Amino acid sequence: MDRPSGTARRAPLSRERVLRAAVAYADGAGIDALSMRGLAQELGVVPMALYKHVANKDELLDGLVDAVLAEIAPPVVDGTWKAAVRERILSARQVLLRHPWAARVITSRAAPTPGALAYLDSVIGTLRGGGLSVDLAHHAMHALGSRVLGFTQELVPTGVGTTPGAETGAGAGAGTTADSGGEVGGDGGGGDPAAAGMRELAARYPHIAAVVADRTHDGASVVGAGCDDQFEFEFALDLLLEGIERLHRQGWTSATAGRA
Amino acid sequence: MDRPSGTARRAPLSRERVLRAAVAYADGAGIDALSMRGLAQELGVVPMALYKHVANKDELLDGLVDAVLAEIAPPVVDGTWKAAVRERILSARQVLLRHPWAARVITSRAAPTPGALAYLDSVIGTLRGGGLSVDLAHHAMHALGSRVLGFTQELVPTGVGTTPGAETGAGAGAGTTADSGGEVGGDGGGGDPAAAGMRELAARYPHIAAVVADRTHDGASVVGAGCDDQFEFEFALDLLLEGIERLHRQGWTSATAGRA
DNA sequence: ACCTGAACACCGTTCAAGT
DNA sequence: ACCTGAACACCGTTCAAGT
Repeated sequence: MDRPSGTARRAPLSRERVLRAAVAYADGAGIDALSMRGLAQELGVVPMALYKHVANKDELLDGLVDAVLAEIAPPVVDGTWKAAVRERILSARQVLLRHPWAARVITSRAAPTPGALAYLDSVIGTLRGGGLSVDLAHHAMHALGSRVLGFTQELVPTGVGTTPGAETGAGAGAGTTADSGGEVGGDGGGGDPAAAGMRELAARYPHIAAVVADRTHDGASVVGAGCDDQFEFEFALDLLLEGIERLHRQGWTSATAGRA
Repeated sequence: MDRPSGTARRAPLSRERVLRAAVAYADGAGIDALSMRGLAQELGVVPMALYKHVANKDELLDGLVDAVLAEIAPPVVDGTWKAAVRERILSARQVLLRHPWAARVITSRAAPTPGALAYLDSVIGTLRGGGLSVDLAHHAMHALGSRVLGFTQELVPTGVGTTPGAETGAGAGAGTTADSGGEVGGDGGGGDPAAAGMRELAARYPHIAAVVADRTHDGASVVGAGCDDQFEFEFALDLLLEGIERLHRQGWTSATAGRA
């Protein structure tokens, strides 16, 4: 009768239970499918019951943000500031990979949540602990931007931030514009449709095609799927961290920068 | 009677007219207020009439994206690749400042639009024209990420990407969490509320407070409002561009990098 | 005092009925 | 063949009526 863990069907609703259910719901069905009514049904409760624990949907989303941010590993204390920040940010990225909807929810918030501020404060603390000036730490945080939260900020949507149902959208959509007058390959059944798409891509976007062709040499097969997200993330992160480290060594200040 | 320009009330609907009206609508009322029904009313037309020119709302949003991207200035042809890319990206940023809703709409698209691909292709072309390898150009685009489209990717929402109604949200929201047990300043009418908020900020987020305090020395007055967005954008952009240039000079390839 | 059903003012989109 | 009103299946949230 009494099962302390698991999904107790009639446990009294609490803000934490509401948030936990909402995270699970978003993980499973996507953030667009998360509605107050649907969440209430999932909890076996009338919609209005939720409003006892969250003021409205915006506050629910704020709660989701902080629930996700709480999963980011605490900072490591030994080693350089650079290694510590690097590791923390890579941890944040893992959290975002677990909750693909989180990036969009975080960016949709009008004001930063308490959890976001706490995380931000902690990262600045690591920079300061490494000897960076307040000035440089400030601009470093701006430069890292949402990357500090694990955001990839892809130019084309692949990986974090992509909606679940759009796996092959980039490849197929590339050559399929509404105004394409004369078809190249046709759909009669002749050649490989992927090869035909590749030909149209090359005609329309030669430089993108060159990149894709270069990538397909080593391993990848499908258009746009050849990018190693983890490598790209670390590439950009290291570009920024090394630039910041260089400025730090040079005793950079915003006053001496090319600010005019 | 016949006024060729301006808002002709009974001009035959066209896809372009629909998109122009939608951009104006979003500019004026915000993207959240843009609905098919509302847009139809704005155009003096029954909702279903729109579906003759856009398949559905998603296609309307795709159209908005390309309409905005078309405003980005064409690339300059003389000078270094670095200067050309820098200028182009700063132009993209100006476009996004004109249409604060655009960043969120662009990131919400499941697949890249034709206009996004064309812009992407063009920027890669500039990098290649400057002598960068396909390999480096590829990773450079990833590193620049959506910044290439003018995205600021702020950690805390100020400027581009912020919804119109949240001007002072960051400052006021910082010290106002739901679980704040004992109030520091109270609201009886005693001290400066800004100073009280600052005191609570300092207690809760000391490193953020230090940054804010450092900023308020030169000019700024309100919490969080002291950041020069343009400076921060160029700071991050130059950090990346200079890092990429350094790799280019060193003959960097992803094979020789610390890829394991 | 607490909880909740019905209602309000919206959505995007389908579909059948009008011309 | 074209256009469009009504309808469908949803939303978040208010509010008054129930216990």
